[in-house]
Amino acid sequence: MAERGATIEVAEVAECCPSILATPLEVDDAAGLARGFAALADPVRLRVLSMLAAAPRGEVCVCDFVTPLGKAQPTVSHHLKVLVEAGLVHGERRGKWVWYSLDRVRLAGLRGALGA
Amino acid sequence: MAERGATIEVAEVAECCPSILATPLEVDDAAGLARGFAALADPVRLRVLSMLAAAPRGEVCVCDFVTPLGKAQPTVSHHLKVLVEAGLVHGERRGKWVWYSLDRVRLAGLRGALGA
DNA sequence: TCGATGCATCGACGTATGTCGATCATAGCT
DNA sequence: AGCTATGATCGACATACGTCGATGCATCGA
Repeated sequence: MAERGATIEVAEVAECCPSILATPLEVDDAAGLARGFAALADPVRLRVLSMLAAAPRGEVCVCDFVTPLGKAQPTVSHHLKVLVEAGLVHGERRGKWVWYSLDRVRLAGLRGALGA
Repeated sequence: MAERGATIEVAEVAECCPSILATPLEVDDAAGLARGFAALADPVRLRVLSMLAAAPRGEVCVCDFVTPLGKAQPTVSHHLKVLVEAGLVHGERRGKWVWYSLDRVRLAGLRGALGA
């Protein structure tokens, strides 16, 4: 089911990106946003995102995360999974390596929830 | 122009509010930001913030949080404390009541960490 | 002073999370 | 087929977190 869709349902666009500042959040919207911010609530994952943002081709393979982050490979893999499930990054297997890239749209969505 | 590899214009953000997208985050900056986003990583706290943003006078007293949030008073108090420690809200005692208000500057700071 | 009200703190409980060693699955090479 | 390298999954552990009842601490009115 994990399709890398650049297309979004119309219904989602209508209710796209609930904002904290707009109107009192419904319970469901709050839960969804909280899941997004929870993915950002870890220093290792924030450094992963910033490394992706600063990467020359916009992508970094798992093996290049391990040493700079100073974490064991399973730990790095765990954090990448969390970020993928939050929709903040995407992984693509090419040969032996898996390259991860940043989803700036999703990031902007969370950013938009904090203000205009 | 600076030498030594991939140089981005860091000077502007160096003084304030580290951004994920600017340059690879240092461990300390990442930890600080993570603490901020951790405060946003809970649906109850997000609803608190949105209620404050939508409040007529920009402030809400604790007793007015309990029923809408559907949480016990100690639980509400706990979440407010987390938000205060994150610098996202401020509490002010007036008589028997404590009125909480939103710190939009701090909120904008976290928002800025996710983009321009 | 007494009782009532609003809110914070404490203590305890169940659950979620970060971490890593061990293991497994896949891809590429010889 | 073997062997190696990369990365995901599993299992276990310690810690952090959300929740709420009980309690303490102010403040106000009678």
